[in-house]
Amino acid sequence: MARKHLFEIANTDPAPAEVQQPQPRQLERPLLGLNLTPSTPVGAISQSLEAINSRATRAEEIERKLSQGHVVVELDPATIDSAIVVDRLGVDPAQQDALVQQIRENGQLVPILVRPHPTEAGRYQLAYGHRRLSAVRKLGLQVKAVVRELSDEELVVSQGQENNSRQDLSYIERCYFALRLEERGFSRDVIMAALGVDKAALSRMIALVKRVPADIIEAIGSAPSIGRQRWAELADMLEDRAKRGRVGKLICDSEFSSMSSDERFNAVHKLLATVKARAVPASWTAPDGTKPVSISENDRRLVLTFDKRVNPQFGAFIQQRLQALYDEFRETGLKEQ
DNA sequence: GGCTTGGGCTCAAATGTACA
DNA sequence: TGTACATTTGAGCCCAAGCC
Repeated sequence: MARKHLFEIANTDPAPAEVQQPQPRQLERPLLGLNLTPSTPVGAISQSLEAINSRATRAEEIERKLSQGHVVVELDPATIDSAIVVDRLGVDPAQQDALVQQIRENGQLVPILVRPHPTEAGRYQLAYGHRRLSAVRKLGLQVKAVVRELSDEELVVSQGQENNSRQDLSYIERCYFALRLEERGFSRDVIMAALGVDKAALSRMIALVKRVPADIIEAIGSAPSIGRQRWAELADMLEDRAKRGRVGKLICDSEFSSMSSDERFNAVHKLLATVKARAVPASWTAPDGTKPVSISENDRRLVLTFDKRVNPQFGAFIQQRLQALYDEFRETGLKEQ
């Protein structure tokens, strides 16, 4: 888990408060900062050498930790490019505003993870923490980051595992992320590791997201409360081209875009479904005005509920007469179908 | 062999319902 | 109103069969 890594960093380096200002890919090793000033007294030379050795050792240690991602550094957000594979279907503006407010009040408590850009010196690529990066950008601050040398595979696995650890990607976002990783040529093993799913689940996720038109997914958004089953139902219903057309009209509606993502999903689902409304219990009103029986019905059963508070004996009375009632029913000719 | 698909089982969390 | 229980929902895991 990527977040675990951060805690590991804290454990291995209990005082990472030393926030550095690194030059990315420091080939010239400026952290050494060796300023050799000649001095004549032997004692002074000795002290200087000790100081130099100490600083050099310390600088090497910092560089080592930096390359291993063991030090939190501050970076200019403008030098950080987005992740190589986008994993989200948009961000809830309210949540993002809350994060901006939180960082404004408390500072950025959790660093993001980046790697040195593989082709552009002085730039970085984001592994995870894009919401924090976006918030810090909005506030015009430097972003606290952990810099690590990561392969493409390590980058997407870190990205996926960070999302898994927080469980903040919805099911459809995970499907979309899986598809994008596959389109970029990552192996199934890497995608499985990134998402923390087995091959069967991954296969289903990719198959599902391919069945739902991208414009509909993007119009609905992340739908955080909607899982595999309901997206699968939606995909089934969207097999009908005519229904797709109806959805197309719906998602262009201004009222639709004002809904939450879950509500948008439900609106589309409701439009497509052969609505089987939940049975609303009805009451039978006796001539004396009381309601001793409530009736609920669906396509499988009809249920009569006798309210003992209204009439304690009526239910037992009907129960005793079931045989007679059934016989009478048979005689009417309305036999079971 | 790698991948897909379907089905069954299990578990956890959320939600609904009945009851004291 | 709080609690216990039942139901629903979402998801993971495993297995088997079929496809390419």
